[in-house]
Amino acid sequence: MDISIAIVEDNHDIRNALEQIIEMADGYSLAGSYNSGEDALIKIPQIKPEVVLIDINLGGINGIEVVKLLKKNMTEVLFMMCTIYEEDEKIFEALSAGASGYILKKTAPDKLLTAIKELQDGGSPMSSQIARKVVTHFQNSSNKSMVNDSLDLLSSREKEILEMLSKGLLYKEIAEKVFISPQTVRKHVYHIYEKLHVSNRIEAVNAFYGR
Amino acid sequence: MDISIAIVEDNHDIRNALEQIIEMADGYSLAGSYNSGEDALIKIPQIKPEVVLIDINLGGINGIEVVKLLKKNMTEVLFMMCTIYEEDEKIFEALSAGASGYILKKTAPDKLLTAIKELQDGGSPMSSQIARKVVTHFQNSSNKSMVNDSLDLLSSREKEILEMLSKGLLYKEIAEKVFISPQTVRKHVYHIYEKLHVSNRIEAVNAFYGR
DNA sequence: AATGTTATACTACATTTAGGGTATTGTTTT
DNA sequence: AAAACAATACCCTAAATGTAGTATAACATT
Repeated sequence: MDISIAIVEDNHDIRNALEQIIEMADGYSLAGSYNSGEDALIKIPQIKPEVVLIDINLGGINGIEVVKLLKKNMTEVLFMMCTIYEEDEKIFEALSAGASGYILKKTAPDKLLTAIKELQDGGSPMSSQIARKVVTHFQNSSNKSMVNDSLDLLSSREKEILEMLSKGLLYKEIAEKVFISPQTVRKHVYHIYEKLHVSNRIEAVNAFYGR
Repeated sequence: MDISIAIVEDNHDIRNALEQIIEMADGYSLAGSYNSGEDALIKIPQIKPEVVLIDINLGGINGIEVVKLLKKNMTEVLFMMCTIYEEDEKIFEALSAGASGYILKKTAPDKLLTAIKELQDGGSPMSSQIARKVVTHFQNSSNKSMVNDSLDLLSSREKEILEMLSKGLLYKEIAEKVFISPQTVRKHVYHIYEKLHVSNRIEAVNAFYGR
């Protein structure tokens, strides 16, 4: 079966060009083409395409908003942002809105088709430049929540218990989970507080999350 | 100038193959080649290559550890993980360790060279399949820290108190801060729990932080 | 004018915690 | 072998918390 594709693009020439590319290609079929986000919001839920190729800067409501709204009720539909921008902000906004691919408008026709195929095959086509931005963002945010030295002071049992504490479990619930007495849990918690220099659960949990 | 490359790979055949590819290619030069992470840790700081092509599963210390250790003191060096695995865990570990690219060993020679070039040009070469995993991870973690609708249910006073709760303040400390009785604080907290459908501070604070 | 919501504050009771003490067992480290 | 640490578990006490009912004044909505 062909991959059914919808286009959302306000520029007449570009929209026509995209339509042509898809209609002429083997294995791809054009399910719909809209010149505004408003139009897309109404029509796409009806035609249920597999892939939506959508511009970020549309006249009225922007493409990212459209993705956000549509993705909420159509989790299966894959969205590929198609834009002239390569700005960090837009990329992250689009991805968190639910887009899976992010390509530039200057992308050659054959690459565009390949990208759509990859999208459908479970990939996230994007240029390596864009990927780097995502990776950098990923590295920064994973470093933020990184190792807290004082946590190393805790024994592995203590860390285990702190983790359960951080989920809101009571002493006795923890006791049941790890098959020890609540008394022992309390003793462990007592030691955790000493080591972290805190005096209640919340402070301990905040330390655990590195805050 | 050629791009100087170091290889860290314990399998003799694969290492030889990689060496050949790089030595034969125009614009790339082999700066070093090691069959263990331990070796790499000592030699790479001396030869300072621009790009390090490194396997994840080495005999002794694993490739991710090597990247973590080297990246600490050599932030400019670009690391490309080269592996047979496409597992989520390894990808995220490698990226947070400081790798910028992630390619599979089965990658064709010309693609490998292109990937190295892209890496040096500020890209993060990876297959679109791998990119999807990063994107999905990104989406999940950005959704986690997203606005929690249920917080809107709280009155501004309640939110104020929840925020103080989340810092580990006791009822009476909160009471002093906002000049109300501890009893009232408790009542507010009671309502907060009702609205957020939780039954203790930790759970409420987790809801507050959107966890 | 009636209703609903919020902020305030009291009461009462049961449960959960925090801070300490002691002790046994096993495992590292010296 | 001795000392230090980790994990286990008991004791006690006091403080803090969670649950719930009641009440009043202020304000907004209907």
